[in-house]
Amino acid sequence: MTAPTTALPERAEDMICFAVYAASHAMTRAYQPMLKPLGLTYPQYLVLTVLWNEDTQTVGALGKWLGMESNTLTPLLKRLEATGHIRRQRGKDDERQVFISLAPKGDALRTEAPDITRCIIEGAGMELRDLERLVETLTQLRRNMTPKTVKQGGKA
Amino acid sequence: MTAPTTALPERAEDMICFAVYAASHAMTRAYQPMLKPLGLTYPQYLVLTVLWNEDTQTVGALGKWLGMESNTLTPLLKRLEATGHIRRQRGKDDERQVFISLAPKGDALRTEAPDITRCIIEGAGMELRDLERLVETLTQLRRNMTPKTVKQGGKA
DNA sequence: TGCGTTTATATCGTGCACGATTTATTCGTC
DNA sequence: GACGAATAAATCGTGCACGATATAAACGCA
Repeated sequence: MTAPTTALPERAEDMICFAVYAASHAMTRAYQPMLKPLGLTYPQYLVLTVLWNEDTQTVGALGKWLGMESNTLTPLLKRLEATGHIRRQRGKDDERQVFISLAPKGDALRTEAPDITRCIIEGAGMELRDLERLVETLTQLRRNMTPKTVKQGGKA
Repeated sequence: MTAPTTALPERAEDMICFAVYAASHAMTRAYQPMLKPLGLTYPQYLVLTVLWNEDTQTVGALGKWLGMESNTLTPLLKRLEATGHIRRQRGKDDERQVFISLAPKGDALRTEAPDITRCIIEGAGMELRDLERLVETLTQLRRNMTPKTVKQGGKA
């Protein structure tokens, strides 16, 4: 199917948008059975993952990592607070900011992560090396396609 | 396995779930400014793309391509029908099925596709060869992670 | 013919994604 | 100190994603 590289893809299944879209949903579905027993949705799990990586961040900083804005995060975070996974507290220094930090319940789930990750990697059915390359390529793609620069210097 | 590749990714940004998730949303956002003038959402555009590829398919067949079920597709298709892009009609042979086909308005948009695709590929900032490889990898990933087999023999 | 099973869509409820707008706080400049 | 611009979250409305369930047509088989 790979003839000249100058041609645009014509068949639907050859398009990047399709591939990324379908892979993303397949991913979400693969996580579901493991997350449901923990009482987490996939986006909620992603938020916790960021917090396990670095606790106590503002809503905006979290959003930078995930490519979400407050309109998506705020309700999601309120649900995570309601289920006791995180805490939300206004900044004392700057009252506009809201700092998100792990509550004990959310912190405890950290121990589940490696098993989940292992399970997903196994289910992916690919060499770790290939997955790493994939992650790199996707990250580059995201960076290129994001107008304002994803930037991750943190909140400083 | 070789020593260095045995380690699981620990940092959030190294995880596939993150990369795929963020890339998918970045993709959606990149399409928005081109789709909005056409009055289409991104999922709606994907549906049309499938139809441009092969007109007149059942809801189920469309769902196979996109990895969606009727609970997602039915309302989406009704909107596409309401905006005059497609037609929905019950199968005469089997009244359970609903056949989706392009209405003139939806068919006409076909001519816009190449420009949009070109624009996205340009924005991706990657070699076509690399994009092709990425699509291939993602498709494989999707296939591996989908329990029931994605199937692509077509409905015939 | 009748009836249980399977199959194709549709409906419902919850949660996410996002553009547009709002509210509240801080900053810059005078 | 006052005030408009900038910034951080929150709110609102629409559409998508999906589990669970419903509806209804087609099928299998006694």
